[in-house]
Amino acid sequence: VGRRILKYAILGLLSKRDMSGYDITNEFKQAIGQFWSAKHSQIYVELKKLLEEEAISQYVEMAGAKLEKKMYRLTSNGESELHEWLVKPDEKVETEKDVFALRLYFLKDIAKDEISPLFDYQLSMKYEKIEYLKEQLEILFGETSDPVKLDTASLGHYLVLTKAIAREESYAQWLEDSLTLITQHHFHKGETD
Amino acid sequence: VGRRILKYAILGLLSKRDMSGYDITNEFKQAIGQFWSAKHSQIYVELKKLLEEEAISQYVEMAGAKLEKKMYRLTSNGESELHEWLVKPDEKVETEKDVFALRLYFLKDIAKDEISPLFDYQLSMKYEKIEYLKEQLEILFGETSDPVKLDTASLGHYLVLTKAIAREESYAQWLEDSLTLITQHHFHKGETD
DNA sequence: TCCAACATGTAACAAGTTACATGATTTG
DNA sequence: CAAATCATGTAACTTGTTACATGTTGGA
Repeated sequence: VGRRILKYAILGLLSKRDMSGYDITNEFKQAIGQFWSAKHSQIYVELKKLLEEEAISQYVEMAGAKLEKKMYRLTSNGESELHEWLVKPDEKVETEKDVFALRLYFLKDIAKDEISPLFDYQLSMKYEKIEYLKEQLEILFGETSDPVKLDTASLGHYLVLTKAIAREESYAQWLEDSLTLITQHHFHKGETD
Repeated sequence: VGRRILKYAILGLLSKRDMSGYDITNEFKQAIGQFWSAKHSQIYVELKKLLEEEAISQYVEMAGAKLEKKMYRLTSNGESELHEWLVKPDEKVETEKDVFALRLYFLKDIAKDEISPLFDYQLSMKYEKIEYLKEQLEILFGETSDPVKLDTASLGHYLVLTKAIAREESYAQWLEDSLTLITQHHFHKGETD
C-alpha cells in the first residue's frame, strides 16, 4: 500500500509557506534533501493527487507577463493530516541502503591494489560533503551563540543539518579506520603467506 | 535505466557459495541486510533474469523426498561481471532517506509534549539494534584479539558489522543531544514568552 | 542574442512492497 | 497433529528515475 512519505514531505513544506512545484523541487535540493528528496516529475504528479484529495488548494500567481506559477496552499484538511502523521511513531524501519558497504562485504573479490583507490574516492566525496554542510550551518547559524535561543522553525533546520554532519563524519571516520585495517591486513598476509 | 544493485548483490553472495533463492532471502536478514536487502518475491524474479543473462546457472538439489531446492552458481561470465562492478567507483550518491529526520524538520508543527515520546521510541529502537549488532560481532569475532589476523572473507563481514554499529551509535548520540537541546529550548521559550 | 534559470507537464521504465497461492518438512 | 520453517512462485500495485516535451524570463 505504501506509506506515502512524499505526500507528507510536501504537506510539511507547505506548512511553512505556500509553494509551487518548482519551489518544492528546490527545497529538496537544500537541507531536507539530505533526508528526503524527489524529482520534479514525481512532485507534479503528487501535487495533482493531493489536490484531488483536497489536502491542498491551488491558485495562480503571475511571474512576468505570461509565466504562470501554480501556487499550492495547505487546506485545514491537509493540515490535520500532516499533524496526525508527524506524531505517529514509525512502524517499520527501512533498510538503509549503502552500495559502498555492500561492495566492501565482497572485499575478498576485490584485488588488493584496487581497494585503496575506492576508499580514497569515497573519502574525498565525504569530506567535500562535510565541508558543504558546515558551510550551510555557518551561513544559517554562524552568529548564533546558542542554538537554544533559535526560534522553533529554525531549530528543525539546525537539527537536520547537525544530523547530516554527524552522519557524514561518522562515515568518514569508519572509512579511515577500515582503510588502515585493510592495509595492515594486507601487510600481515604478505608477511605470513 | 537503473543500476541493478540487486543483481550484483546476488552475484556477490553467490561468489561465496552456491545458494537457492531461499538462502539468498535469508542472507539479506543477516549482516548484509543492514546495507542492502530484498524480499523473496523480488529475488526469485531477479534470479530468473540472471539465468537468462547467463550470469548464473541452475541445478536442483533434493531436500527431503519431494522438496526441490533450486541451487544457483556463478558462471564465469557472472564472475567477471561482478568483478567489474566491484571496482567501478559509484557515480551517483543517493539521498539517504530518513523519515525521523524528515519529521523533525517540521518540528514546529509538533506539540511540545509529543516530541519527547517520539525521541524515546527512536532511542529505544536504536539501543536495541546496537545491542543486537554487538552480539553478532561478539558471536562472530569474540575470540579474535586482532581483526588484522582475520581471513579476507571474514574481514568484509567484520567491516560491515562495525559500520552498522558506528552508524547506529552516531545516530543515538545525535538523538540524545537533540532531545536535550529541544528540552532546553522549550524551557527557554517558557521563561521568556 | 544566447544561456541559465524559471516553470510545468507526460511517458516509459525500473525497483520495490504487499498480497495471493501452493506445497513439503521438521519439531514439539 | 499443529505450528513453524522450508521452499518457490505470480500478480497487483506503489514508488522512483530517466527521458521526452514545451515555453518564459532575466541577465551577460
